[in-house]
Amino acid sequence: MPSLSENFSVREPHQNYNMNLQETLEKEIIKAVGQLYGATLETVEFQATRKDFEGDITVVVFPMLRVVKGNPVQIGEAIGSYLVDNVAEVSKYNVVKGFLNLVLSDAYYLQFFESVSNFSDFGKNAQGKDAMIVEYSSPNTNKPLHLGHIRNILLGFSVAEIVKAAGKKVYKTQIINDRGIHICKSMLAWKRFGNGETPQSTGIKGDKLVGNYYVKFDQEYKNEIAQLMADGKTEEEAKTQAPSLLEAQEMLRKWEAGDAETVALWKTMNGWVYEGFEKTYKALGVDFDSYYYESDTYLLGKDNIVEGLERGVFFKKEDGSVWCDLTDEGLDEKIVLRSDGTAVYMTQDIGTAIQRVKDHPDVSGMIYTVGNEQDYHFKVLFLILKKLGYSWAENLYHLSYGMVDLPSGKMKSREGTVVDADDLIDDMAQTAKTISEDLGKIDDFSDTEKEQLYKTIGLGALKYYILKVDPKKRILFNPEESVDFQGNTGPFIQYTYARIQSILRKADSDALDSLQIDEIILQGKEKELLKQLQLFPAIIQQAADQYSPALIANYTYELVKLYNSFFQNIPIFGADSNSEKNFRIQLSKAVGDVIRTAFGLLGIDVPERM
RNA sequence: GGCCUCGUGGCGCAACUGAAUAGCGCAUCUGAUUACGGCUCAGAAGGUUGCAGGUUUGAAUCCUGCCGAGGUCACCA
Repeated sequence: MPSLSENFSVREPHQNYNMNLQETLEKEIIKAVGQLYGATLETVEFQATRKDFEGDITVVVFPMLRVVKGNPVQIGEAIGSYLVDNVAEVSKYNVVKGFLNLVLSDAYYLQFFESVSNFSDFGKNAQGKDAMIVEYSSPNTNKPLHLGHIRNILLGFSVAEIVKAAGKKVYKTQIINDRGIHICKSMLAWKRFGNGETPQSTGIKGDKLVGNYYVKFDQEYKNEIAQLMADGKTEEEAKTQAPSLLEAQEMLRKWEAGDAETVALWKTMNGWVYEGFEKTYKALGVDFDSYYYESDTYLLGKDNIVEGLERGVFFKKEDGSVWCDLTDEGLDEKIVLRSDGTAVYMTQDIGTAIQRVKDHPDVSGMIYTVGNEQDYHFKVLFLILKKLGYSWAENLYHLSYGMVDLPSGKMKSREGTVVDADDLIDDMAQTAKTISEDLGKIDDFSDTEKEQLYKTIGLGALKYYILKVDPKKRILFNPEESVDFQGNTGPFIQYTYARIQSILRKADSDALDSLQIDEIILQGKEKELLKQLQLFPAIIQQAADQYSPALIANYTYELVKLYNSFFQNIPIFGADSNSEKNFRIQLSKAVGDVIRTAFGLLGIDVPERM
């Protein structure tokens, strides 16, 4: 028997589920304050009632004291009793200090539950006309992707999905730095030592192969410096006079002049890198709608500077260089065109931004996923674009994130302490395998199913571990901790999802066809779960506003924890009545659907069994 | 040095717009179960939110100063 003492309400007559209860309450409270005290309230502050107090929604009375003079407790009492009389969904109230706790009726929650018959799209908005560009990844083509890129890629992809769920059209893009001295170095080393090696002939992933030659160049270069210094040159001289470097610079000149052989080699080697990157992106489960290459865009922007110069946005110095004065904004002057008339990084970014909007006319804003070492650059870029008067410039966001540190210390590419992306993905799967085998839960899986599962778990752990942290903060990456099954981890949530699927497989189809939840009384936990589910759309919206996957991750964890404690204490199949059983099965399904949706926004797969 | 970001139990992270007794997971301790120092379960301990002021009925949250960590201050990208 359900304990009646804890409950207060049975099914009430059906009414339409009030999707905007908070709005209704606000209106009513403003009305009440007007009637009772003759005062005009602008807004009402709500918050979720803390666990230790009875109630669902809390009205904070304190702010009202600015308009209404009086004792907060008495005011709370008066408003509470008004609401019970005038708002059907409010069944009881109590006042603690300046907090008016409202108890909502079971019927309200049940109607909410019934009205959202299918939770798999719950919280997602239909796509509107507005589009956003989300840029992420944006690597150089001379070395493979590493852990730092992974944070970038996961953040960018997830934010793109979240913004999409909040109702915007999204173009995922990246700008690839395929041009410059760095790739010439790899090309040179390959020409010298490569013996015609290709990814096909060696079986080495393309980006790795090119990266190896970049390292080889660097070794050679260092040797030459040492040799020159032994011959009596200063370090400075040695660094600028080393034959390898001179040769690489010569190669860059040839490339810029369009030398056929150089350009052909450049295309070939970059092609290898792109193939390699594609594999890594695929392994991570991310994709792009378009690609921009610096070799195409590095000349962009100059026209915009000239135009801005005419309009007085920029000014020219005696030597011919062009600058933007940002001292009004508390910043310095920023160069946008060199004295020889060539572009700088900023010029390119201005031109590329403008170009992108030309390519996608429906775009109203952009999100740049770039590390926090470029905070200043983007601050300046956005200001300049605003000064140039573009409407979309009001809606630019730098999704800035902190470095990833390892327990063994900092990642430094020069010192070879980088964590390679592909290796890491494999390692995570391997760790997942070790842990799963120890637990021995999946002995009936086929080998391919197992392999697939390990990948899902390993990747889920990695993604969740990185995304649950506020992007601005530095991350200390500890692979072992992150593949743990317990606590606030990806696998823990995946595991709960899999368990729910198992429950649903056992459930008879009747239960899944209709709710049939007449005459049921909500247990405390069930109501809490419904409350948590109800929050989901607001969480997505908030995550989109703040560009924060961490919000989704932490919400999902709370939901799962709540579900687990519900699952532990309340029988699902052994319920007292059929409608209770059906309700609990439906509730499980809803939780599963929301987990799947939430993890979809994080780019994490959920396994049906594990 | 100027500017930006961060600082929350031992560790890793939460806390929506300023609100009630600052949450969670690891780790720790106690107990239960147990052919296992494992798994699981119940419970406990652990905090002056870097420091000092200020604003407010109310501050981890906002303001000022200081301390600590990182970043950035190129006619590099």
